[in-house]
Amino acid sequence: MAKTPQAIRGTQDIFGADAEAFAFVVETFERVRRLYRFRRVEMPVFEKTEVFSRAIGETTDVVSKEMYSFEDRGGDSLTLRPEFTAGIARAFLSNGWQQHAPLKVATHGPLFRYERPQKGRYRQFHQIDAEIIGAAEPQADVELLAMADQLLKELGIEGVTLHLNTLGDGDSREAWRAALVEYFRAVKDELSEDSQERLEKNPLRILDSKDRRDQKFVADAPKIDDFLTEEAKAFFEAVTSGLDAAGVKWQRAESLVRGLDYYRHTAFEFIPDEGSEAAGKLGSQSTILGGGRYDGLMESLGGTPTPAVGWAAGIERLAMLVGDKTQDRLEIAIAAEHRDREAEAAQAIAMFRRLGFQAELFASGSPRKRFDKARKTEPGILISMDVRDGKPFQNWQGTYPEIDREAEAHAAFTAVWELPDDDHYG
RNA sequence: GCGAUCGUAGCUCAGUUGGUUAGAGCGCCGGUUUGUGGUACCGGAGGUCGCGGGUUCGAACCCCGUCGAUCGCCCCA
Repeated sequence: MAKTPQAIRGTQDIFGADAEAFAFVVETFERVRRLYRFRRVEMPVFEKTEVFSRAIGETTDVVSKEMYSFEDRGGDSLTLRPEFTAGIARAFLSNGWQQHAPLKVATHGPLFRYERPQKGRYRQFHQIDAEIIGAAEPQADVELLAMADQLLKELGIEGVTLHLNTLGDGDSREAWRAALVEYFRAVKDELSEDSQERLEKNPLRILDSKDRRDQKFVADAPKIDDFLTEEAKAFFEAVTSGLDAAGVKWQRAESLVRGLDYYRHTAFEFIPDEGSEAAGKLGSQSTILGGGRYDGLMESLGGTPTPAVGWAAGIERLAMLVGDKTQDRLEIAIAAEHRDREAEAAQAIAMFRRLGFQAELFASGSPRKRFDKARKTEPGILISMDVRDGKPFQNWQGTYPEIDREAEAHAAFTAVWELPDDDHYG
C-alpha cells in the first residue's frame, strides 16, 4: 500500500466540536461587525513580498525569517500573508478606497507564519480582523474597542480584561524611547542577555520581558506619560473617557508596547485575568485580541499619510474559550428497517429536508441494526419504516424535549403514510 | 533556532525486572431475537508496537539516530 502523505507541520484539520466552535466564532464575528456597520472585504491570500516587507519592516523576525515566500513563474517574489493589515492597506491605496474614508472594514481567513507550533499557535492559523481607515479621531479607537468588547461578551468569554496604553505621537514616542535607552543602559550588565540585545534594536520590548532580572528594573523605568505632548495626552484621555461612556472596562498597561515605529497613540490587548479559566486554557499564549493605531503605515507603502486603527484576533484561540459547541440536535431520523422500504424512506427524508427539517436517513448495513443506529443519534423524532405481516408498517416516536414544528412534520408525514391509531406524539 | 515530554488497532489506552501467537473498551462489519424499541446476546475484521540501526539466545520494553506530536523558550509585525 502506498504511504499516506502527512499534513504540513503546523497545519491542522479541524473537525467535530472544534470545528463547531470555530464556526461559532466566525458567525458571531460576522453578526457583530454588521451591528457596527463594518463592511466585509475579501483579500488575496498572497501578495508581492514587498507589501509585507515594507509594511512590517525588513528587520522584524516576521519578515526576516517567518514568511512563506516563493518565486512565481514570472520571477516575482510572492508571500503568503502573515497578517491582514498590510494587504488591506495595499488594497486601500491601489483601489482608491480613499473615496470611502473613513472606511470600516472587517475580514477573516487564514494567515501563514513559519514558526515553531505550540498551543494556540500554528503555521497556518486564522484570524478575524477589523480596521478603520482614514479616521484620525479617538472616537474611531473607541468604536473599534467597543466592538471587540461586545464580540468577546457575545462569544461568552469571561475573565478577560482590556489592557490599554498609549505610545503617544511621533515626538512623544521618540523622547520616551531615548529616555528608556538611557535608563536601561545604566544597568545593562544586570539585564538578561535577551534584553541587552533589545537595548539596541527594540528597547520598548524590555518593558514586557518575562525575565525576573529585567522586571525589577521595569517598575522604575521612565513612563510614557512624562513624555506625552499635549495633543497626545488629550487624544488618550478622549479614548479612555469614550470607553468609560461606552461601558467598556479597561485597565492601564504602561508596559504594553508595539515595536514598530508606525504605531502611534493607542495600543491594546485583551488578556485573560491571572488565574482565570481562560488563562489556563490558553497556556503561554495569553493575548486573545490585540491591535492599535498605525497612523504611519500608509506612507511606508507609498501612500499619502492616512490615519488608521485596527485589531485582529486568533480564531483558534477564541474557539478554545467558547466552550463546547456541538452540532445542532438532529430533528428527524428515519430507519428503513426493511430493504423494501428504502426507497420510500428516501422519499420521506427528502420531503422533510425540503420542509426545512434537519433529517438523517438510516438505510445501510444490517436492517436489524438500523433502528438502533438511528436511536443513538438521539433525534427529536424517530420514524421506523418496516414490513410486518407482509404489509408496510411505519411508526412515529417523538422524544423529549420535542422539537419545534413537530405537528407540522407529523401532518406532512401522515398525508402520505399511515400511522397506527393509538399513536401519540409530543 | 533551543529545551522537555511523548509515539502500541480507526479512537482512548493496558502491556509485569526484556520472555510463547501483543490485549481491553469504544467504534466498524456480520449473525441472533417475530419485535412498538434494547444502552441485549454471539461472532468477525483491523496492528511493520512511528521509522532506521544497535545490544541480547530473545526487544513494544534497553541504547543511538531520525521523523512526528505536545508543551515551553525566543519571537509575536
